[in-house]
Amino acid sequence: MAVSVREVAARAGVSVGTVSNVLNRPEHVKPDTVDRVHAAIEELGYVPNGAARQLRAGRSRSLALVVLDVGNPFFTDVARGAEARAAEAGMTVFLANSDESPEREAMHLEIFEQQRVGGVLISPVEEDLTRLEALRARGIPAVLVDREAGASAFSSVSVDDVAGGALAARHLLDTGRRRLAFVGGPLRIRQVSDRFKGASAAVADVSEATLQLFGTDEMSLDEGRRAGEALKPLIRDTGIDGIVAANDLLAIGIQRALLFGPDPIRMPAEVGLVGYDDISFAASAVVPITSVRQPRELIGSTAVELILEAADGDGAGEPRHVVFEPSLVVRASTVA
Amino acid sequence: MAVSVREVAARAGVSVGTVSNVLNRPEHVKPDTVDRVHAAIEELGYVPNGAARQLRAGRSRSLALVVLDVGNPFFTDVARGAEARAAEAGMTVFLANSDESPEREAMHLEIFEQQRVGGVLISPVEEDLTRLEALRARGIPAVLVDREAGASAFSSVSVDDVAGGALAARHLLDTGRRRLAFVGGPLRIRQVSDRFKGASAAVADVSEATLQLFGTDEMSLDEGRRAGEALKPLIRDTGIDGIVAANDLLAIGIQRALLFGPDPIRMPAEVGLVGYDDISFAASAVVPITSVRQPRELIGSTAVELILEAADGDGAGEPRHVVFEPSLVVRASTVA
DNA sequence: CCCGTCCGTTGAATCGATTCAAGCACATGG
DNA sequence: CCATGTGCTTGAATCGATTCAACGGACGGG
Repeated sequence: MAVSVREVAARAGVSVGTVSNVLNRPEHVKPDTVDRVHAAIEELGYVPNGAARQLRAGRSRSLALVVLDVGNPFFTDVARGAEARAAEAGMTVFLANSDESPEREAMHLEIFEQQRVGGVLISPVEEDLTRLEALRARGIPAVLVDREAGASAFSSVSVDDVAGGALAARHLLDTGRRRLAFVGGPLRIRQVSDRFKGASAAVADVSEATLQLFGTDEMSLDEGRRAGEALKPLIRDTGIDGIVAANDLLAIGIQRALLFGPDPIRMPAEVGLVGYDDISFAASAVVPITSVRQPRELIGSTAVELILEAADGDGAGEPRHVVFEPSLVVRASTVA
Repeated sequence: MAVSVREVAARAGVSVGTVSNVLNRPEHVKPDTVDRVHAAIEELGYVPNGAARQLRAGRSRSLALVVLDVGNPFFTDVARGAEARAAEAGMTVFLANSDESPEREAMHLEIFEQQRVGGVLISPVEEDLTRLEALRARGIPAVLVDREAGASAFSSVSVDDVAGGALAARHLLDTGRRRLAFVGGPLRIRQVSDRFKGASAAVADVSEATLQLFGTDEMSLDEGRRAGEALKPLIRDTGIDGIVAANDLLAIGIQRALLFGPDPIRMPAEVGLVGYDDISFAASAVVPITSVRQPRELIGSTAVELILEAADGDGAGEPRHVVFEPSLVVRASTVA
């Protein structure tokens, strides 16, 4: 059960130091010694103990990615991108889910701090970053994902959510709609408030256009359906003709509520719908949904890139802020 | 940067052993000593080093969950259930994605072995379990998730996929269909072959009923669409009137291919469609999809339960096999 | 007043890999 | 033949938390 360097060393007839060198700097060791050690490793089924290695190194070869919602395909794609880039650098990514709860987020950060991970990629639940600053003080760099961190000293990778919100609203306005609704929440989530801000700005540019906010507790299919039910009478009564949803899950839920049940609403004839994230389900929806696309995997890989920089620079280097531009994918939910 | 038990001990005017006791067995320490130590911890911002703790303990307080596809909501729900149960036991779950690739699976297992995780919950890509047996030999228990392991010495949590496949096919037969198609693959994935087996058995019970297999390379929306395109002419030409999809992603893709484009097919009038997993998107599909439901979160929490048992029993205890029964959720894709 | 308990506390030993100053053997040059 | 390298290898020290045999002091019983 306990196969350690010591056993391997004994078996190969060398010292523990040599075994370690074979593992980490084989070029400093005579070739046939290397072979003998490898043979011993093979025979004993030796697997290095990561904990010991890490204890000595003071830092682990793994990164943590804390996302707001693993159920959201957007984040799993970001994770995919991060994993791929990390693998190139010989590191692994642990995925954790905060479920938009500050407590769960704190719990995960606590554990990662104990594990002394090499870095934390996080899409924070709240504005407050003191927790992350404490981490950095302890030598663990962090990079904010999907959230710009202008003022703070953290690097960040984000997509311009204000531009994205504007893109969505402008498209509805361009296709002749004037009474818009924005569905999303809670507003304390930066992405939501930014998208709303962008949509507001776009609406403000067009005279007679209005934008009404419908808050939600979370961004899920169910909440979308609930919002859709609430919107249904308003579309006929108050003439709402365009809806911007803060993400695609909401949009899909909204669509379902509008198109089914008694007295269905025609889309895009009576109302146009724009989602956000362009998850694959958006293209396969009842009426395929126009959506704002973000370069998901690129976000993940870039985040890893930045954290590697931050780790190399001993935390000294200037923080970098990478901002990607969103794009609009037009589908049948807004144009015939 | 280096705040260790030693500093805390010095600050509080006690020995390192006492600090450790305060952390792990506070009831053995005099209350006001506990307070002094806590104060020192607070002042110094001490966070225990997980690597050191783990090195000593020989095992970490974390579990690994290796799934076939993080993009599939089925698995994220299983993960949620596992996380919740693990949290109760004071453990964390690291989520890893094998993407149905044996190489990626092996890579993850390798890393988890090095990390000496407390246990591995895995939905294996292939039948071959020698890799897991090597893990167990090293003292790391494993539990198979979503896969029965009758003969082997591993505990498992699964859903009776044969019964599920039969449930799906029988429902189509009960609603009058006779020429069925099964879409899914690759067949080396046990879930797929079991579901197919169940469907075959159900079909064999009814005279004149037939079942045709359509293999896929993976279980994704895109592969579903491809299969749907291939099925389209066959429905009109050879009279296929019922489709069993090996999971909901495939089903959604199939549906999309059938309902759109030139010459759409009416559902459920011309063809009935049954999916598998009952992910939330299935209920929100163009025509809501009848699907075989599995108790997803329960699967995750039960798996953690079993691994805790296995870990306690020093690997000695008998392996347990928990098999849940699937149920059918009937929607508009099969009945008017 | 002495002895045995019990409670709280101590600190050296331990886990396993890495590091690095020191050592060894052999070769090369003067 | 000695001095100086050069190329490999050695093994004790180290990382930080936990464990456990041992210890000191207080207390009660005899």
